[in-house]
Amino acid sequence: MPDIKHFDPDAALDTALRLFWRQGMATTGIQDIVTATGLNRSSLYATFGGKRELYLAALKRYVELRSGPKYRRLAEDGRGLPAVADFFDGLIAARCSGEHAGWGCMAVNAQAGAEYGDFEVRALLERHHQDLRDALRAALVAAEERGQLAPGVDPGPTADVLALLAHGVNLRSRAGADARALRATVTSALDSIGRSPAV
Amino acid sequence: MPDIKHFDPDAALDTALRLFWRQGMATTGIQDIVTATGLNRSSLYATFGGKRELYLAALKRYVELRSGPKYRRLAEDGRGLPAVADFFDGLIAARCSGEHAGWGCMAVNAQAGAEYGDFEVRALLERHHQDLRDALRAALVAAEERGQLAPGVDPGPTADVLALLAHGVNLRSRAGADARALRATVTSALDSIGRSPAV
DNA sequence: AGTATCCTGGAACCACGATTCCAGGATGGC
DNA sequence: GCCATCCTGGAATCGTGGTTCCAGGATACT
Repeated sequence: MPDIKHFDPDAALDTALRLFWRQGMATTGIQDIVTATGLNRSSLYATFGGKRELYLAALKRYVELRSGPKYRRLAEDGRGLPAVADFFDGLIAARCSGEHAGWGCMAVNAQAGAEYGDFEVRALLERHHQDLRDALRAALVAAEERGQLAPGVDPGPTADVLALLAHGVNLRSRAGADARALRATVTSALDSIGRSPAV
Repeated sequence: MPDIKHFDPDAALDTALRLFWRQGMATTGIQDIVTATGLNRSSLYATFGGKRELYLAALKRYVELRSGPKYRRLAEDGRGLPAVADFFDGLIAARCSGEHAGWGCMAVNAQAGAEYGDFEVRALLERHHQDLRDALRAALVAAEERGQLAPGVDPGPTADVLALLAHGVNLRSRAGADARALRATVTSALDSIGRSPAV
C-alpha cells in the first residue's frame, strides 16, 4: 500500500448525503460537493466513481443509517400503539427541528423527483417503503395482541394507512409545517384506530 | 396588430405542463419543450418569458385546471363520506391508469423537489394544500351533519389526516403502486372514521 | 399598396454541467 | 534509500444548459 487517502470517505459521503437530501440530485452539482467537502474532484471520482454512484451510495447510507434504525426500533418495540406514537413523535421532531428541519425524508424526496428514473434507486426506495410498512405492521400486531385496537381494525391495511401518513408528514415538513399541527394530525389518526376513541 | 401567433399558447403550455409534471423542472430542458411542442425557442421565450416563468405558468395551470375542479366538486358534494370515497377513487384511478399513470401529483412532486426553493412556487403549493384540506373538511362536516362519523371524530383534524393520506397516495402512485392496494388502504382509513367500522 | 409591427427560424452566445488527464507529491515495502 | 504505487491538485475537455440576437416573412391598419 503505497499511499493512503488523506481524508475520511465516510465523512465526505455524509456531507454529500446532506447536500443531496436537501437539494435533490439534479440540482446538486459536483462543484457543490467539492466545495462542501473541501476535497478535490479527482479524489471524489477516484473514491466514488461518478455522480450517479455517489448519489446511490448516499441514498443507501441514508436508508441504512438514518431510516433503518428507527424502523428497527419500531418493529422490535413490543408496546403497541405507544410505540407507534413515539415513532411519529420522533419523526416529526427530526423533520421540524434541528439540523435537518425542513429537509423532509431523502427517500420520499427521491420518489417524487427525477431520481426515480434510475433502476437501482427505485429498488432501494421500494425496499425502504416495505421496511416502514413492515415495522408499522409489527407494532400494530403487538397492539392488537394487547387489545389496544378498536374492533374491526386490521393491522395490515392500517399499517399501509400509517405508512402513507408518514409519507405525508415527511412531505409537509418540507413546507415548514408546524410540528404541533402535525402532531395533532397524527394523534387524530391514532385515536381513530385505538380502542377508546378520544371523547 | 400586425401579426398573430401561429400556434396555440394554451396547447403549448399544456405540453410543457406534461413534461414538467412527469420529469420535474430541473431535469426538463428547454430543448425537451421545443421538441415536444414543435415550436421554436424564440416563440417560447416571446410567449412565456423563460424557464422559470414557464414552469410557474404550467404549475398554476395544473393547480387551476387539474386539481381545482376535483377539489371544488368534493367541497360542494353534500353527501358526506361517499363523496370522500368517490374523491379518492377518482384520484387513484387518475394516478394509476390512463395517460398520466405513474406521474403522481405535480404539486406533490414540486414540494419534494428543488422547485420548492422558489418563493412563488411555495405560495402556490401552500394554497393548493389548503384547498385540498378545506375541501375534505367541508365534506367531513357534511358527513358529521348526516351522522356518518364515528363518535369522537372531529372533521378538522380528520381532514388533515386525509390530506396527508392523499399526498401519500400521490407519492406511492409514482412507484407504480397497485390501484387495488391503494383503494384497500383508503377504504381502511375511511372505515376507521365512519360510524360503523367494518366488522 | 405601403409600412410599421410583430412572429418565426436558426444560429450564436456564454456559463456551467460532469468527467478526464497529467504532473507533482506522498507513502510503504524491499 | 529506492521505487512502484497510489493520492492529490489543478487545468483542460466536451457536452449541454438557458438565453439572446438578427434576418426574413407575415400581418393588419392607413
